[in-house]
Amino acid sequence: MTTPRKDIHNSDVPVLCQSCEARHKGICGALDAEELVAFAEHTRVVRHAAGDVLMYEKGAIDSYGNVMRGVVKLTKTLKDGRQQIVGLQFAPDFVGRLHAQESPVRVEASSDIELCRISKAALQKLVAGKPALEARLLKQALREVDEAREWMLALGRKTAPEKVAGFLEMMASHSDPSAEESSRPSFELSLTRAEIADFLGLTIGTVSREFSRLKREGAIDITSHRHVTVRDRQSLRRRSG
Amino acid sequence: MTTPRKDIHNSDVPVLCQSCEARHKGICGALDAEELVAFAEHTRVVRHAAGDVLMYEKGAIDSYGNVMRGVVKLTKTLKDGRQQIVGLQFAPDFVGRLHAQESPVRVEASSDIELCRISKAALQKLVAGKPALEARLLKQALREVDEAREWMLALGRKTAPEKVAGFLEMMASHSDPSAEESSRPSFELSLTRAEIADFLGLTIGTVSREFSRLKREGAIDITSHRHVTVRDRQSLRRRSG
DNA sequence: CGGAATTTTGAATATCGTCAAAGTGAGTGG
DNA sequence: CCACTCACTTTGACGATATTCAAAATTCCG
Repeated sequence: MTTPRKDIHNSDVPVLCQSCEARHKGICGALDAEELVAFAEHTRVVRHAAGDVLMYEKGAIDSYGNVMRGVVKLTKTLKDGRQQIVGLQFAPDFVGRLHAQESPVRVEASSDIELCRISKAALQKLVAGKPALEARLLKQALREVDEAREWMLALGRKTAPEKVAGFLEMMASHSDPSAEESSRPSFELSLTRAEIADFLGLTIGTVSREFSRLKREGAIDITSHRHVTVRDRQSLRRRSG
Repeated sequence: MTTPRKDIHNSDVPVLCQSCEARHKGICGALDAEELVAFAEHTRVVRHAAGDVLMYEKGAIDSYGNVMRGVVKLTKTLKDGRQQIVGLQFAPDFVGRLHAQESPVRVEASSDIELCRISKAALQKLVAGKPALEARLLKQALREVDEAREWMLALGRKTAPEKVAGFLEMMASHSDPSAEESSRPSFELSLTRAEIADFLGLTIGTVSREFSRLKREGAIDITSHRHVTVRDRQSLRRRSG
């Protein structure tokens, strides 16, 4: 059911939009109920399994989308295969490079995901007629620039222990934004060690060693490889540079 | 002379805008002659010497600007002073973070520069009334995201020799965009070795060693520390990963 | 329960950083 | 115009850090 009902009152919004994060926090926040209905005419919810590639680096862009659920991974690779994760996107982020023929990054589902998809032509037309949409897209782009630059500082100047501690601190604050020093957030890592390595510009061995060290020194607990509990949040913060 | 003449015909543009790169390629390309005149009411050309700080990291943003001449350097630093250059801006780039209270980066004149400056309030008002301006700003932001991600790949995954060769190849293609394999571009580096190191996430020693190696192996010539001639562009490209 | 994938760990090595000393060049003032 | 100074750059020796490669351990999933 991706088609909005046609007999609704103007103040109604499409069923799918009602619980969508993008409706308020994402680009759809720029639209009123009537516009949402028109917009939804062109969208379709699609599911992808973890590992599915949505766009290839230097590949054509034929549609855009909003993340509704799950994590989307943006990567770039060198000719010999060395890879770097250059962005992670969560609901309600907009996916896809506007105003470009080729995607500068590979876009891949990092977990199982749901995307609210819209064709390139439809989105371009809608953006052209609705400056407020462009304003939303600008805000997301500016946020992405900030994130990329913060990350550049880590990639260029932090040591391996600092990178790993900083990564875990980021995951912790994502799971428990309260930032209470005494809180002991516990979470599932959505990334494998290999992905964490590609994220931090390290190798899998170094990442694993640093995880082990943090466990040995009492900053975190690791159960089942994927599940981490932070025992000493302040220690993580101290270590993260 | 920063005030536009008032007695001009509508099709005239302010004197200062006539030779300004931002007029066509920058954000001012979104404005017609009449709007340019109105816009210019709020702008003022300011000069800064190399090293002048325009905005501090986490500092207030009270004005924006367009680069008219020279190079602007964006940096971030860790608490202990380790520094990373996260962006370089040239004419006709827009300078300053929209929609934020604090600047996420330190903004510094890397060479002597000229900026077409506009107050925060004035710009915000102009942007609100002119969606085409927002569209231009979006395009620049998207370009900056692409650049930042390209850079992240280098910072996270390239070796020191690859970083330096890639940097010189970038400088070369900036000086001679023809991309002819046989061309031997020759240029002045606007950055010191220390700045190149902060750009590439290396130390000054490593940068200098790699410069010396490229010279010894015939890929480049170095005269007077700042002046570089590329002798074998293809070699640079091969080395840059 | 069994096999595959992932993760951990160890030993040896390569790479890059640190620190110090010598060299170079641009700008200043005599 | 030259000598001097100061900042920047180069170079070397050494050390720290992260990588590589391989083997063992753990977890995941059927």
